Amino acid sequence: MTEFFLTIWSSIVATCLIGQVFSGKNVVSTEPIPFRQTSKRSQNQKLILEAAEKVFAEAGFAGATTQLIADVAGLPKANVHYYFKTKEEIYRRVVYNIFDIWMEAASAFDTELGPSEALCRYIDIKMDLSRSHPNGSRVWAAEVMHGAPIIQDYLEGRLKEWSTDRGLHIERWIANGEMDAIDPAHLLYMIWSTTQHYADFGHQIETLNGGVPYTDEQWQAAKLSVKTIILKGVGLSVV
Amino acid sequence: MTEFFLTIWSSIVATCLIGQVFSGKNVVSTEPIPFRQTSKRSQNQKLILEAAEKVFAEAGFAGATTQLIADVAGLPKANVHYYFKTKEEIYRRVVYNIFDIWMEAASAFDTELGPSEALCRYIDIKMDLSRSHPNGSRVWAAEVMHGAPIIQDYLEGRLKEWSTDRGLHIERWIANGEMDAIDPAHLLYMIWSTTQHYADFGHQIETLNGGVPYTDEQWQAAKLSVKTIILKGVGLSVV
DNA sequence: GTCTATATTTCGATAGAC
DNA sequence: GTCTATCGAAATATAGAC
Repeated sequence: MTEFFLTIWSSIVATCLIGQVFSGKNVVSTEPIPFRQTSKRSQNQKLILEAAEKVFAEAGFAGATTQLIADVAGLPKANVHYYFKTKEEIYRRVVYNIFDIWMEAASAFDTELGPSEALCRYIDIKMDLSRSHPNGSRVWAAEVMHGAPIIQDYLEGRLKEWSTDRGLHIERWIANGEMDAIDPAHLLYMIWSTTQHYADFGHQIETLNGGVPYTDEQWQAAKLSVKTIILKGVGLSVV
Repeated sequence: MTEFFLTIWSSIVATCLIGQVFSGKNVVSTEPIPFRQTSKRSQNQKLILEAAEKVFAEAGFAGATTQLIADVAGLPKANVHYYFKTKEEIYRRVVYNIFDIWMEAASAFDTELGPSEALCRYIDIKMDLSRSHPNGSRVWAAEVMHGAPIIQDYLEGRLKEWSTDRGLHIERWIANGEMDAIDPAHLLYMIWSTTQHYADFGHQIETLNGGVPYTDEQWQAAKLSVKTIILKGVGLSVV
């Protein structure tokens, strides 16, 4: 199976080798230039983190080698260890990045809007993230499946608070007769699982789609199907 | 993180050490006893495969060591290699086992029954499997997320045929006015993702449940919630 | 069939020249 | 800040005694 992965990666490496740019001018090399150095530092760190997200998603934490991350990033392996002391440090950064993106999307579940619009917007954003950040979703899924060794605190903290808060609003909607009486937790789980499925199981969906990725139209249809079924399922309708 | 996993495993190993039984009587050791030997062989193989499913689910393919599988199975590492030539061979067997179980459950989607009963039974069985075989579900999820290096043929073959067949029946129900007009593929994806979420993300659900696993009553409530929302969502009702 | 000892490979991480 | 060479640890797999 190792050979299989290497076959896959060689093409990714080739792809990544294209985007390299030269931003430095000719300057006296002995003179320290703090801003440019910081810029290059954050630039390389970003390269490494983007590569790492892809490699962790495809190979898992243990299967991801620093050599592979370096190849995908287009840097020598030693440079990766120059910017990040350990592989675990890279992994932590990747996982935290995804969590931040998701929590920002979670704020789109705006309970001021009323149930139909709040749920529609949240599902739309979650589906958009599954398309734009599929590898982030996969890394998150693997992290949770392995017992959340890194983000357990986040689960018990911010995620639990957010879920409790949104659950209370849903129960208020139910009490007001605005939607069906269902357990808010299971509604949230259904939204999370269904939307993230299009990222985590994207390979299976692509296979059942004849081996080709979804077109823009198919993504629109998927979003509408998900919203239609879930909203009608709780006594609402798509807005 | 390696240390984290080892901490987890030591408790599992201890648990597994309990169930050992002695089935052999005192017999002449030089005499070959085909049936008993075959029995012991398949017995140990079963021990290893059960341990491997757990280890692969928690640590991933690369993170799962044969030493750990041996410890969880309660056997010396060399014995594991005596029964299975390579780690990949163990992994293949684990993945195939899960696929067989799932395909058997898939036959519960009996289109002779009519839409409501067929969907209800299928969702019920998928939820039961998420509870009884959570680690199998996780191994499958990881396999697909990593590009299905082992079961790509199965995806393109039996799974695609099954999905196409059931999709045609759903479209017939729609044409007969028995349920809402929705894309069958997205309905199937919703059923798969939602039911498997209770296995794959079981750790997250447990955390949001106050750190304790679901009780029997909570599982029943979860099954009912999933069935209620999905069936109403496509114009049906739980039977 | 079981189990100890080990061969071989691979990977994470670092030293040190430039 | 970059990169070659390499150390040390860990893992797969096997050899060979029992």
